[in-house]
Amino acid sequence: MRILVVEDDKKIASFISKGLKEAGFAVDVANDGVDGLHLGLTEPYDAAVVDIMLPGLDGISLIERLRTKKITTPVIILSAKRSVDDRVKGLQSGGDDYMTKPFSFSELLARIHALIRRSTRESEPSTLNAGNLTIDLLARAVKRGDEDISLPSREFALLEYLIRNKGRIISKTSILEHVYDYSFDPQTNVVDVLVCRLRNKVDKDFDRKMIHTVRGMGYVLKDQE
Amino acid sequence: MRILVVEDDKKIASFISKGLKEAGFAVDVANDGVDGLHLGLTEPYDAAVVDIMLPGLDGISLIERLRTKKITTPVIILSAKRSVDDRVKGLQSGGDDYMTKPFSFSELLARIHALIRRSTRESEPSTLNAGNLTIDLLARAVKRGDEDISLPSREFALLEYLIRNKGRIISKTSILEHVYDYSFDPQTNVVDVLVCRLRNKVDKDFDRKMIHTVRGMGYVLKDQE
DNA sequence: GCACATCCTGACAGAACCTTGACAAAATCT
DNA sequence: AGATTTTGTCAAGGTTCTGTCAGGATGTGC
Repeated sequence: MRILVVEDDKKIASFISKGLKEAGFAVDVANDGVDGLHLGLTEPYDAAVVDIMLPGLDGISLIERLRTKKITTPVIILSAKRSVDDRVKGLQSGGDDYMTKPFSFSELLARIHALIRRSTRESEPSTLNAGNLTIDLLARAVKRGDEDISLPSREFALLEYLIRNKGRIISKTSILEHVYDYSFDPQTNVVDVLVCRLRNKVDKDFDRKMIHTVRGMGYVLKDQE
Repeated sequence: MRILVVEDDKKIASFISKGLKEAGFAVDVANDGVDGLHLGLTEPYDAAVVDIMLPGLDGISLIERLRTKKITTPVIILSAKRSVDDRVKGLQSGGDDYMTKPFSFSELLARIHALIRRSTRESEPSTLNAGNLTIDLLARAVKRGDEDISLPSREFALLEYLIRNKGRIISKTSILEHVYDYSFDPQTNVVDVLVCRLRNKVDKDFDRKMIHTVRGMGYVLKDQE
């Protein structure tokens, strides 16, 4: 676990760095904002502790720059100011937590642990994908390439079922069983219609078709061509 | 664990003190601000419960004096005033939590435990954010971008719940469980109305909508587009 | 090419679902 | 106490889903 500490007060910096090392982290210290930004952009950290008042580049701007470069490392802001307003400002710039000086080291450590725990849990993928198609089970969101696709629940359920069985041929009967709760023939072409609707949203605007029909058998979702 | 209680109403003071003793704390009671300050400055407490309205020295000034003397003992403010303004004032003076009278003893106890826990090890951030939305749990303040948003308690509770679960779909049932205390279907559309009201304040004036409805499933709060 | 089975797709209507404004009761503030 | 805000309920109205159907398209075997 690597942690970046950006703090200009040498005493505080070494106090933090020493404590974190004892706790088993690998620690890099930057004494001003520019160094901090550089390290943050080039090295992969699991968390960062950033003072607000810094020579050169202040902490808030530093975090904003990191965020615009899509670096989502969790950041704890260190500040002497304890007003609600400053806290809010800090968090809006993209900080994940805010601590006021003076602080107890054990609290800092606890917060770092909490942040790392949270960020690793959040990145845990609850998503399925096939080719350039991705579905997020939690948010019920579907993406193909960069395109967001919104699907009603039946169609989503079908797509989920197809993706879970990508490459395999799925018969209409088993679609009926899994996507509907029928275990009988509804005497209508519900499934055909459903597939058609899904196709319109997932395949229509793309060259690479993913949903293929196997005549007399059912449908397949194919990963690649 | 030692706790200081500063409260001039003898009945309330003994009520709190008795309860805390039963819960295993060592309790000192001061009946006015001056006594309280003196005890606070000379004895090492793990937490303090301070009434605002006090003869001699009021609660806010008491806390401020403690803080200027670098005493960081977590303090719970007790007050009859429940407006956001008073809350903020209390928290800005250095209080860590704010409770309005009348209060349930079990809540007080829970908050004391939480505070002690926070100041020693496991700490929960007092503010949450998602995108450019920030909420401060203690001050009950909400900001979107630079805009201050004031929310009534139900709406605040809902927003907090959504933010804690950002990216996840939240069903109406679980909103009922967490935001209301229902564990049954109220047979009305309370939740829908609540969401609508929250949206009017949080999403209406902004292009980027954050609260999305997932038909037949519930609602999601999405971080980014 | 023909007959047939199978599949696709647009239209439609009912159902399910969601949104929103109004109102009154309750809670809260001054 | 009186004014204001919050909150639950309700009903009207709108939107989106979804099953059904029917005609057309496509594939299959002969």
